Order: sequence, then structure tokens, then C-alpha cells
Amino acid sequence: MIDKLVQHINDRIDNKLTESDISLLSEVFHLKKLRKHQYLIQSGDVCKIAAFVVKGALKKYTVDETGKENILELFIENWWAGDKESFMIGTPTPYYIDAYEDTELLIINKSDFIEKIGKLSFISELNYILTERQSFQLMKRLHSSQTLTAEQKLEQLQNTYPEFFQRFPQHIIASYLGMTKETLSRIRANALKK
Amino acid sequence: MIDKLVQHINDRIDNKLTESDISLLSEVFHLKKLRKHQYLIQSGDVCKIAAFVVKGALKKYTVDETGKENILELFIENWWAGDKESFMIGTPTPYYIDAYEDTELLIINKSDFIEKIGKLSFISELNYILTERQSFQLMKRLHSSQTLTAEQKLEQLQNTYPEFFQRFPQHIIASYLGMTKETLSRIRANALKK
DNA sequence: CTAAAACGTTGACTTACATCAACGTTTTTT
DNA sequence: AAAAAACGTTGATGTAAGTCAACGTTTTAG
Repeated sequence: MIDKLVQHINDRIDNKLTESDISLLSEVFHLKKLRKHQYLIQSGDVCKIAAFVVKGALKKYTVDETGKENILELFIENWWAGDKESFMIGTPTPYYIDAYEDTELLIINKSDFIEKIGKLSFISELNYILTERQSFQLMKRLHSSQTLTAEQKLEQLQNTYPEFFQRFPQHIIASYLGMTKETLSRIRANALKK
Repeated sequence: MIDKLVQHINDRIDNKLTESDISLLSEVFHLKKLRKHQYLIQSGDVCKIAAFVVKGALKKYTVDETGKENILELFIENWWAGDKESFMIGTPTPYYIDAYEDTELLIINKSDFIEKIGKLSFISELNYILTERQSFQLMKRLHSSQTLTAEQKLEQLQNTYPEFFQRFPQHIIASYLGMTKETLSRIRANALKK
């Protein structure tokens, strides 16, 4: 179970993990299973965990006054799910995260993170790499959100994360792209004609 | 000149800079002045510098086929201007950055960054803090971009960065918010009525 | 000092996308 | 196996914001 996390880390850092690193990870991360539709976090919670997705799929979203879900991130295997700002700063999260499929996570709680692994160099290194990549991707998504047509947004997602289309239904993809399911449906029907 | 940078760093890291840290910074950063409308970087360049804004104001934007500017970031005093992805990875930047006012920057080039300061702990710490904050802010901006009305976007910006309204004309603010200058103008006229 | 840009506003018109609603199909639940 | 929920599509209609254009004001440049 911990193997996928170990490999995830080894793929990203300079020096491979040692046996003792790995046994420390096994100690502080524990397995959590979520059934489809179960929440990992809910709006208003302070996010006290970081979660690595071993298996399954989740979505991160807000809910507006009218009850409409607005999806910000989708997570599948080898992604980290959670609200990093809430986790790091301790502010209540505005997001919900729930499992879209039955899901297995490796969870670490905040106190273990801070006391036991937060200061290890491989964790800092990983954390930095992931945060930096996250910010590069968000900059691109913001730019796309502000400049592309619905059709271009779809095309871009098909190029960057084609796996999402295998894992999530269209109304979820649509929300992630900031459009309605009807618009996405029409665009796809249109694209097929060409 | 270096003082503002020193203070910027001291405000963000745990242990204050030593005299030798400061003299190292003075050595690797040099002052660059940009006249209004001058470019700091242009689309297609590999961004080989990081720039701290001592005085002035800049904008970061793309230009589409029709020549329309699309502003992604605005920089004023105490911000870092540049394309971090291009700087770090060495890919050509898609952005232009130019001075909107006469501007003074403290510049460090990539080789000095890597060889002389990149591995210092205060630089890693600063870099991490700024990158993390950037990613938190981008997440919020993405969410706003996808969920708020033009009027709500304006209101939010007035709350988060009121100083922008003193430094940049409305058509620049409008582009930063992902709307046209006409829309921004009408929204403001409307808001006044209330 | 004068000309030229840059800026902001307003009106008329257009458009991309949202909303609302109905319906058929597939998947899940019991 | 039946019922319910989730999903995807299509049509009719609405609307927020974009486009185009004109014009007055302010700022900048020669």
C-alpha cells in the first residue's frame, strides 16, 4: 500500500528514500477507505489531514446558495487531495472533497506531519516541487478560464488530462471546465460533425 | 536600494539576514531601470532573470491573434515580476511583462541565482513561502473567474488589492479581471447608483 | 503650445453560454 | 426484477457580457 507513495516520492526527489525513511512513512501514514459519495472534508472544516490517493477518484468543489456544485479540482491515483491552505494555515476550508468512486487513501494528520516528517529534507523537497507545479498549472488554468471559448477549454483538457474523460462523467468535467453540462454536450456533438 | 529587498525578506523568514547575507545580496542583485512601456520580458524569450520591484508598476500579459492584451498579473512595489516557470524550467515564456510606470527593479540572473544564492536556506525558505502563497491566491482567482459575476469580481478586487485602483487605469484592471473596459465602466456606473 | 495618444463613457447591437424543461438511456439500489 | 437515480441530449428561450462605434476629457509627447 505504501509502495505507491514511495514510488511517487522517489519519482520526484533527487536521492531515493532509504529503508528507514520508508518505515517512518509506513508509521505515519495510515490507510483510509472512502465509499463513493463519502466526504473527505466539508466546507467549514479545518483540514487536518493530507491524503495521497492510492486508488479511486475524488472531486473538490464549492456549493453556492442555489446548491450548485462548482468543481475546482479532480483527483485520481497518485494525486494529493486536501485543502493545503486550510491544512497549513488552519483556516476553515471553503471546499468539499468527496469520493466519486470507492477510494483508498494514505492519510497523515497534521500533528504527525509537523512533528515527524515535516522537516525531513525529502518531504520539503517533495512539497516544494508539488507546490511549484501546482502554481504553474493554476496560472495556465486561470489564463484558459479567462481567454478560451468553451470549445477550446474542452480541447485543452483532452490534451492535458485525457484520463479524466475515462474516470468522470460529463457533467463533472463540465463543471471543472466552468461550463454547464448542456454546453459541453453541444460542443461535443458539434466537434463530432467536423 | 537593497534595503527594500532586505526588509521584504526579513518580513517573511524566521531568522533575520546577517550582514554577510546582505552583502551577498548586494553583490548578486543589480539595479535596472525601465521606462514606461519598456519590456522586461517578451513572449518567446526564456526568462533568465528574477526581478524584485523597488519602485514602479508592471503588467504581465499575453497577446492573442487579434492583438488583444490579456493581463494575468499586475506588479507593484515589493512584488516579484517574471515568469517563474520559464526561469526555473527554461521553457520559452508565453508572456510579455512591461513597465506601466517608470520602474526600478533589482535583478538577479539565473546563473547567479543557481550558483550563488539558490541553495541558501533563507532563499529556499522565501521561495517556498512565496510559491505557496501564489498557489493559494491562484486557486482563489480561478474560482472567482469561474463563479463570480463581473460585478462581484470588481468588488472582490477592491477588497483584496485596493491599491491597484490607484496605480492602474480602468482598462488594465478590466483586463486583469477578465472583462472588457466597457463592462467595467458600466458596472461602476451602476454601483454608484445604489 | 499643439497634436496625438490614452482614457473613460454611453448607446446600439450581437453572441456565447446559461437556464429551463422534457425525454430517452444507462446505471445503481433495493 | 422493478424502481429510482444518474446521466446525456436536444429544443426553446433568456441574459450577461462582448463588440463596434462615437464622442468628450485628460494626459503625454514633440
